[in-house]
Amino acid sequence: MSIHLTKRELDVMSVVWEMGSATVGEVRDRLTDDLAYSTVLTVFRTLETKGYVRHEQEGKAFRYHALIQPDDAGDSVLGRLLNKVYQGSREMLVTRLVSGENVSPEELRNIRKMLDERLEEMEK
Amino acid sequence: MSIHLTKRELDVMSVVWEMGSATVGEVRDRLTDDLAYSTVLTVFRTLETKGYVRHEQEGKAFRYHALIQPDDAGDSVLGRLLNKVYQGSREMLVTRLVSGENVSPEELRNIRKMLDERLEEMEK
DNA sequence: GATTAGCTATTAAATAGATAATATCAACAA
DNA sequence: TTGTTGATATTATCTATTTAATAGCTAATC
Repeated sequence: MSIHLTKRELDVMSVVWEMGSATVGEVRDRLTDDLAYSTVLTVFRTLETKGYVRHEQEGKAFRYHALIQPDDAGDSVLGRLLNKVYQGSREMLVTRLVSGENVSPEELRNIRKMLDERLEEMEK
Repeated sequence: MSIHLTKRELDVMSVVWEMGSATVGEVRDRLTDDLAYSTVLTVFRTLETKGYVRHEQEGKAFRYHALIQPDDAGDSVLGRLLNKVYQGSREMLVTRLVSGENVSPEELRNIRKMLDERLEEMEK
Protein backbone atom coordinates (compact mmCIF):
# COMPACT_ATOMS: atom_id res chain seq x y z
CA MET A 1 0.00 0.00 0.00
CA SER A 2 1.92 2.96 -1.27
CA ILE A 3 1.12 6.43 -0.12
CA HIS A 4 -0.38 8.78 -2.63
CA LEU A 5 -0.70 12.51 -2.07
CA THR A 6 -2.34 14.91 -4.49
CA LYS A 7 -0.63 18.21 -5.23
CA ARG A 8 -2.62 20.11 -2.61
CA GLU A 9 -2.29 17.39 -0.04
CA LEU A 10 1.46 17.53 -0.52
CA ASP A 11 1.44 21.31 -0.11
CA VAL A 12 -0.30 20.91 3.21
CA MET A 13 1.78 17.97 4.45
CA SER A 14 4.90 19.88 3.56
CA VAL A 15 3.99 22.64 6.00
CA VAL A 16 3.09 20.14 8.70
CA TRP A 17 6.42 18.37 8.30
CA GLU A 18 8.33 21.61 8.31
CA MET A 19 6.60 23.01 11.38
CA GLY A 20 6.28 19.75 13.26
CA SER A 21 2.56 20.37 13.53
CA ALA A 22 0.17 23.00 12.23
CA THR A 23 -3.33 24.43 12.41
CA VAL A 24 -5.51 25.27 9.43
CA GLY A 25 -4.70 28.94 9.80
CA GLU A 26 -0.97 28.37 10.00
CA VAL A 27 -0.98 26.30 6.83
CA ARG A 28 -3.16 28.82 5.07
CA ASP A 29 -0.72 31.61 5.94
CA ARG A 30 2.25 29.68 4.59
CA LEU A 31 0.81 28.57 1.27
CA THR A 32 1.68 30.77 -1.67
CA ASP A 33 -1.75 30.21 -3.24
CA ASP A 34 -4.46 32.15 -1.51
CA LEU A 35 -6.95 29.48 -0.53
CA ALA A 36 -10.10 29.85 1.52
CA TYR A 37 -10.03 28.67 5.09
CA SER A 38 -12.57 25.99 4.33
CA THR A 39 -10.49 24.74 1.43
CA VAL A 40 -7.49 24.04 3.62
CA LEU A 41 -9.78 22.50 6.20
CA THR A 42 -11.21 20.15 3.57
CA VAL A 43 -7.73 19.03 2.59
CA PHE A 44 -6.89 18.32 6.21
CA ARG A 45 -10.04 16.29 6.58
CA THR A 46 -9.24 14.09 3.62
CA LEU A 47 -5.70 13.67 4.92
CA GLU A 48 -7.15 12.59 8.23
CA THR A 49 -9.56 10.19 6.53
CA LYS A 50 -6.65 8.64 4.72
CA GLY A 51 -4.84 8.26 8.02
CA TYR A 52 -1.99 10.60 7.15
CA VAL A 53 -2.58 13.10 9.96
CA ARG A 54 -4.36 13.22 13.30
CA HIS A 55 -5.54 16.25 15.25
CA GLU A 56 -5.86 17.42 18.78
CA GLN A 57 -7.80 20.32 20.17
CA GLU A 58 -5.81 23.44 20.91
CA GLY A 59 -7.96 26.21 22.29
CA LYS A 60 -10.80 26.35 19.82
CA ALA A 61 -8.71 25.22 16.90
CA PHE A 62 -7.39 21.85 15.77
CA ARG A 63 -3.70 21.20 15.67
CA TYR A 64 -2.68 18.59 13.12
CA HIS A 65 0.22 16.16 13.41
CA ALA A 66 1.71 14.02 10.67
CA LEU A 67 1.31 10.26 10.89
CA ILE A 68 3.47 9.68 7.82
CA GLN A 69 6.99 10.87 7.19
CA PRO A 70 8.35 12.66 4.12
CA ASP A 71 10.16 9.54 2.93
CA ASP A 72 6.94 7.55 3.03
CA ALA A 73 5.29 10.03 0.72
CA GLY A 74 8.36 10.54 -1.43
CA ASP A 75 9.05 6.93 -2.24
CA SER A 76 6.15 6.38 -4.61
CA VAL A 77 6.90 9.58 -6.50
CA LEU A 78 10.61 8.87 -6.57
CA GLY A 79 9.99 5.33 -7.76
CA ARG A 80 7.74 6.42 -10.58
CA LEU A 81 10.14 9.16 -11.58
CA LEU A 82 13.04 6.73 -11.59
CA ASN A 83 11.27 4.08 -13.63
CA LYS A 84 9.08 6.03 -16.00
CA VAL A 85 11.27 9.04 -16.67
CA TYR A 86 14.82 7.83 -16.10
CA GLN A 87 14.26 4.21 -17.10
CA GLY A 88 15.54 2.96 -13.80
CA SER A 89 18.86 4.78 -13.95
CA ARG A 90 19.64 6.44 -10.64
CA GLU A 91 22.68 7.97 -12.23
CA MET A 92 20.61 9.78 -14.85
CA LEU A 93 18.27 11.03 -12.16
CA VAL A 94 21.05 12.35 -9.94
CA THR A 95 22.84 13.84 -12.92
CA ARG A 96 19.78 15.88 -13.67
CA LEU A 97 19.27 16.73 -10.03
CA VAL A 98 22.70 18.32 -9.73
CA SER A 99 22.78 19.93 -13.17
CA GLY A 100 21.23 23.24 -12.14
CA GLU A 101 23.15 26.47 -11.72
CA ASN A 102 22.32 26.94 -8.09
CA VAL A 103 23.91 23.77 -6.80
CA SER A 104 26.86 24.47 -4.57
CA PRO A 105 30.13 22.52 -4.57
CA GLU A 106 29.57 21.89 -0.87
CA GLU A 107 26.34 20.13 -1.57
CA LEU A 108 28.02 17.98 -4.20
CA ARG A 109 30.84 17.10 -1.83
CA ASN A 110 28.35 16.18 0.86
CA ILE A 111 26.54 13.89 -1.50
CA ARG A 112 29.81 12.33 -2.56
CA LYS A 113 30.78 11.78 1.03
CA MET A 114 27.48 10.13 1.72
CA LEU A 115 28.06 7.79 -1.21
CA ASP A 116 31.55 6.98 0.06
CA GLU A 117 30.17 6.04 3.42
CA ARG A 118 27.49 3.94 1.90
CA LEU A 119 30.01 2.16 -0.33
CA GLU A 120 32.23 1.37 2.65
CA GLU A 121 29.22 0.09 4.48
CA MET A 122 28.40 -2.24 1.61
CA GLU A 123 31.88 -3.67 1.34
CA LYS A 124 31.97 -4.77 4.95
CA MET B 1 5.60 26.92 -18.59
CA SER B 2 6.40 23.69 -16.87
CA ILE B 3 5.34 20.40 -18.33
CA HIS B 4 2.73 18.46 -16.48
CA LEU B 5 1.89 14.85 -17.23
CA THR B 6 -0.85 12.88 -15.51
CA LYS B 7 -0.12 9.36 -14.37
CA ARG B 8 -1.52 7.77 -17.51
CA GLU B 9 0.10 10.27 -19.79
CA LEU B 10 3.42 9.46 -18.18
CA ASP B 11 2.82 5.74 -18.65
CA VAL B 12 2.32 6.34 -22.35
CA MET B 13 5.19 8.79 -22.80
CA SER B 14 7.47 6.37 -21.01
CA VAL B 15 6.86 3.75 -23.68
CA VAL B 16 7.34 6.27 -26.47
CA TRP B 17 10.65 7.41 -25.00
CA GLU B 18 11.83 3.88 -24.50
CA MET B 19 10.92 2.72 -27.99
CA GLY B 20 11.81 5.93 -29.80
CA SER B 21 8.30 5.99 -31.23
CA ALA B 22 5.18 3.90 -30.81
CA THR B 23 1.71 3.12 -32.12
CA VAL B 24 -1.41 2.81 -30.00
CA GLY B 25 -1.23 -0.96 -30.19
CA GLU B 26 2.41 -1.10 -29.20
CA VAL B 27 1.80 1.03 -26.15
CA ARG B 28 -1.26 -0.97 -25.22
CA ASP B 29 0.76 -4.19 -25.34
CA ARG B 30 3.45 -2.80 -23.08
CA LEU B 31 1.31 -1.32 -20.35
CA THR B 32 0.78 -3.53 -17.33
CA ASP B 33 -2.79 -2.30 -16.90
CA ASP B 34 -5.14 -3.76 -19.48
CA LEU B 35 -6.67 -0.72 -21.12
CA ALA B 36 -9.01 -0.58 -24.08
CA TYR B 37 -7.58 0.45 -27.41
CA SER B 38 -9.70 3.59 -27.44
CA THR B 39 -8.44 4.53 -24.00
CA VAL B 40 -4.84 4.59 -25.09
CA LEU B 41 -5.85 6.45 -28.23
CA THR B 42 -7.57 9.10 -26.13
CA VAL B 43 -4.43 9.59 -24.05
CA PHE B 44 -2.38 10.02 -27.19
CA ARG B 45 -4.83 12.59 -28.48
CA THR B 46 -4.60 14.68 -25.35
CA LEU B 47 -0.83 14.40 -25.46
CA GLU B 48 -0.93 15.62 -29.04
CA THR B 49 -3.27 18.48 -28.12
CA LYS B 50 -0.83 19.53 -25.45
CA GLY B 51 1.97 19.44 -27.99
CA TYR B 52 3.90 16.65 -26.33
CA VAL B 53 3.78 14.22 -29.27
CA ARG B 54 3.15 14.31 -33.00
CA HIS B 55 2.08 11.50 -35.28
CA GLU B 56 2.66 10.29 -38.79
CA GLN B 57 0.73 7.76 -40.80
CA GLU B 58 2.24 4.30 -40.95
CA GLY B 59 0.16 1.91 -43.00
CA LYS B 60 -3.28 2.40 -41.56
CA ALA B 61 -2.06 3.23 -38.09
CA PHE B 62 -0.55 6.33 -36.52
CA ARG B 63 2.97 6.26 -35.24
CA TYR B 64 3.63 8.73 -32.44
CA HIS B 65 6.88 10.56 -31.74
CA ALA B 66 7.81 12.47 -28.61
CA LEU B 67 8.21 16.23 -28.85
CA ILE B 68 9.38 16.50 -25.26
CA GLN B 69 12.24 14.71 -23.59
CA PRO B 70 12.20 12.80 -20.30
CA ASP B 71 14.11 15.57 -18.51
CA ASP B 72 11.51 18.12 -19.56
CA ALA B 73 8.79 16.07 -17.94
CA GLY B 74 10.87 15.07 -14.94
CA ASP B 75 11.97 18.50 -13.86
CA SER B 76 8.65 19.66 -12.46
CA VAL B 77 8.18 16.44 -10.52
CA LEU B 78 11.76 16.43 -9.32
CA GLY B 79 11.51 20.05 -8.26
CA ARG B 80 8.36 19.49 -6.28
CA LEU B 81 9.78 16.38 -4.70
CA LEU B 82 12.94 18.21 -3.75
CA ASN B 83 11.19 21.19 -2.24
CA LYS B 84 8.05 19.76 -0.70
CA VAL B 85 9.33 16.41 0.49
CA TYR B 86 13.04 16.92 1.07
CA GLN B 87 12.91 20.60 1.96
CA GLY B 88 15.33 21.50 -0.78
CA SER B 89 18.05 19.11 0.31
CA ARG B 90 19.46 17.24 -2.67
CA GLU B 91 21.54 15.21 -0.28
CA MET B 92 18.49 13.91 1.53
CA LEU B 93 16.87 13.04 -1.75
CA VAL B 94 19.88 11.16 -3.08
CA THR B 95 20.37 9.44 0.25
CA ARG B 96 16.89 8.04 0.00
CA LEU B 97 17.36 7.18 -3.65
CA VAL B 98 20.36 4.98 -2.96
CA SER B 99 19.09 3.49 0.29
CA GLY B 100 17.33 0.49 -1.22
CA GLU B 101 18.66 -3.05 -1.16
CA ASN B 102 18.87 -3.46 -4.89
CA VAL B 103 21.35 -0.67 -5.54
CA SER B 104 24.67 -2.00 -6.81
CA PRO B 105 28.08 -0.69 -5.79
CA GLU B 106 28.77 -0.08 -9.48
CA GLU B 107 25.87 2.29 -9.71
CA LEU B 108 27.06 4.15 -6.63
CA ARG B 109 30.57 4.42 -8.04
CA ASN B 110 29.22 5.71 -11.33
CA ILE B 111 27.25 8.37 -9.55
CA ARG B 112 30.29 9.33 -7.51
CA LYS B 113 32.38 9.57 -10.64
CA MET B 114 29.80 11.80 -12.25
CA LEU B 115 29.92 14.06 -9.19
CA ASP B 116 33.71 14.18 -9.35
CA GLU B 117 33.59 15.28 -12.94
CA ARG B 118 31.02 17.87 -12.22
CA LEU B 119 33.04 19.22 -9.30
CA GLU B 120 36.15 19.50 -11.45
CA GLU B 121 34.13 21.26 -14.07
CA MET B 122 32.94 23.78 -11.50
CA GLU B 123 36.38 24.56 -10.18
CA LYS B 124 37.74 25.50 -13.55
C1' DG C 1 -20.32 -6.26 -54.17
C1' DA C 2 -20.40 -7.76 -49.49
C1' DT C 3 -17.64 -8.93 -45.56
C1' DT C 4 -14.08 -8.60 -42.47
C1' DA C 5 -10.06 -6.78 -40.09
C1' DG C 6 -7.83 -3.10 -38.19
C1' DC C 7 -7.64 1.17 -37.56
C1' DT C 8 -9.33 6.29 -36.06
C1' DA C 9 -13.17 9.61 -34.54
C1' DT C 10 -16.84 10.79 -31.64
C1' DT C 11 -19.17 10.87 -27.59
C1' DA C 12 -20.33 9.66 -22.99
C1' DA C 13 -19.92 8.74 -18.40
C1' DA C 14 -17.80 7.73 -14.01
C1' DT C 15 -14.38 9.08 -10.64
C1' DA C 16 -11.04 12.03 -8.50
C1' DG C 17 -9.50 16.44 -7.10
C1' DA C 18 -9.87 21.37 -5.93
C1' DT C 19 -12.37 25.08 -4.16
C1' DA C 20 -15.36 27.47 -1.30
C1' DA C 21 -20.09 29.20 0.29
C1' DT C 22 -22.82 28.71 4.01
C1' DA C 23 -24.41 26.71 8.37
C1' DT C 24 -23.32 25.83 12.99
C1' DC C 25 -21.33 26.13 17.44
C1' DA C 26 -18.94 27.74 21.62
C1' DA C 27 -16.74 31.25 24.24
C1' DC C 28 -16.35 35.75 25.42
C1' DA C 29 -17.81 40.63 25.66
C1' DA C 30 -21.09 44.26 26.09
C1' DT D 1 -29.13 38.16 27.40
C1' DT D 2 -27.38 39.01 23.01
C1' DG D 3 -24.07 39.78 19.69
C1' DT D 4 -19.55 39.02 17.84
C1' DT D 5 -15.66 36.37 16.88
C1' DG D 6 -13.14 32.52 15.38
C1' DA D 7 -13.28 28.16 14.78
C1' DT D 8 -15.33 23.55 12.59
C1' DA D 9 -19.03 20.92 9.82
C1' DT D 10 -21.79 20.35 5.89
C1' DT D 11 -22.71 20.56 1.33
C1' DA D 12 -22.14 21.89 -3.33
C1' DT D 13 -19.98 22.92 -7.60
C1' DC D 14 -16.63 22.85 -11.07
C1' DT D 15 -12.81 20.97 -13.49
C1' DA D 16 -9.54 17.37 -14.63
C1' DT D 17 -8.71 12.69 -15.40
C1' DT D 18 -9.70 8.11 -16.73
C1' DT D 19 -12.05 4.80 -19.22
C1' DA D 20 -14.37 2.90 -22.96
C1' DA D 21 -18.54 1.98 -26.01
C1' DT D 22 -19.74 2.66 -30.45
C1' DA D 23 -19.67 4.74 -35.02
C1' DG D 24 -17.20 5.26 -39.21
C1' DC D 25 -13.59 4.55 -42.63
C1' DT D 26 -10.48 1.93 -45.81
C1' DA D 27 -8.11 -1.86 -47.81
C1' DA D 28 -7.91 -6.64 -48.57
C1' DT D 29 -10.60 -10.84 -49.26
C1' DC D 30 -14.13 -14.00 -50.53
